[in-house]
Amino acid sequence: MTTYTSTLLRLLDERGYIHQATDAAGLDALAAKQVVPGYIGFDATAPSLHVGSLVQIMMLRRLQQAGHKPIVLMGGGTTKVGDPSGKDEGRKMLSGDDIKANIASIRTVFEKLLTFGDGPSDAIMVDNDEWLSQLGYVDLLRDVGPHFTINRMLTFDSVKLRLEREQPLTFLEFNYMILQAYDFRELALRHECRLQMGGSDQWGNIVNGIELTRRMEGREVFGLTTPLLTTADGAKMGKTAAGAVWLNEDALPAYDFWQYWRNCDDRDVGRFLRLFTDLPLGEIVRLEALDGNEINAAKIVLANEVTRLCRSDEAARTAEETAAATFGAGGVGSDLPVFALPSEGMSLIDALVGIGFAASRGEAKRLIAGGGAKIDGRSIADEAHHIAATAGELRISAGKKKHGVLRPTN
RNA sequence: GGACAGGUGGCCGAGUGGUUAAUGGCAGCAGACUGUAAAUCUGCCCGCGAGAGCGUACGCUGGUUCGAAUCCAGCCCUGUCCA
Repeated sequence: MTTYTSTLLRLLDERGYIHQATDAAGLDALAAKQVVPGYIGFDATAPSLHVGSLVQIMMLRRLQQAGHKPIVLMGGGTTKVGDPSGKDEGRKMLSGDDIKANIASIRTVFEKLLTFGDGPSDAIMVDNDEWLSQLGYVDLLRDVGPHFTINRMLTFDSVKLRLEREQPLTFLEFNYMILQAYDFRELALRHECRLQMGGSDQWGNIVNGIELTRRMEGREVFGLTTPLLTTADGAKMGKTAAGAVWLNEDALPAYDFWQYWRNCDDRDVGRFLRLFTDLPLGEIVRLEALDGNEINAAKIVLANEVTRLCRSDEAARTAEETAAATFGAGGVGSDLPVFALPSEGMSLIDALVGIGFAASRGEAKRLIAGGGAKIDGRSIADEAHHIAATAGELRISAGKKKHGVLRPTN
């Protein structure tokens, strides 16, 4: 166990953010004596980031909490080229306007978690399109090319794995690491950036950036990665059956966001509280020690805290109340999805599909056949069941967790 | 440009003329047990249809055949080796 002198590294260390660091002692010394501008790169392919990026966002928040300067690097330039790392062929390249809109949308979440401005430790957001689109191919080859050897590039995991698995690796993709390294050097020049952070899968890219900055500019910069975050049962963070757990409010209702945390694995509670909330460590230690049924209280705290940070106090409160009303009292809460029940009533199948609990009529039928469809808590096994119009609201459920409200139209 | 190997459902991966909507695994959904957890067991897992059934689907386009994911031709894509 290393003991750090800087607030920054102590904070990151005790809350579990550190996986690898290029020169922990050097970074520690630097952070102890000056404000360290540090950056993390984010994708601009969608209008929202999801929970998978939250560790990185929180790390920028910690950076700022420790008195340093967070730089949010948006990969607008790299997105333009189209991220080739997925293997779907027909991936559409995004237009400049789409990318700008995505960046603006993503920024709203960062604004909740970081303080932006012009002060020394205020956060800034930059887009690598600023410099990447200015880059001439020949210039790049001449200035940057000599600092990379193919021999070394081939040793990086991202490349090696693809080659070993005999999967295609395009030249475009191969060049990604060069562009990413270039980003670090640019940020060092433009913003005195000294640190790049990222997921452990970014280690290679980060090291390349450090090398390049040292060779081209003679500057010493640092890198630090977080552990690859998986849930206790080994799944990647942020993906559920329903899709990604988006951070933006308009991409995922607050209630569902809250539920994601409320339903986390027992074993993840402590780790998540450390990483994703600002609760003091002492409090976390107390919460994660809760046993059996009581751990649920800790999960509610987790859900509330994370929802508060990423959404709003209001959102967290409503979600909690809805959950209490729905699961505790067996009633309905204000945050549940609502579907209109016409005056002539409707079939159970249509209701399940309409409210989004089943993707197709066949799926709805299977759900009913399996006994998972309920109206007001009563399981309905009849596929042809017709829901008669009623004066009041009905509670419709699919399984134990998905609940919604059928509201008469008149 | 040439030789060889490949392209199967969300993913991995069987299948080489009919009983194949396509073995198996993973992921997912539901039920039981619980604590809105995990583990375990059971059922489900392309779409439409109340149902018999119909429609789509094994890279693309044609062809052979009563019948093709399976055979043939052309094309596209990927990998390995050669030029």
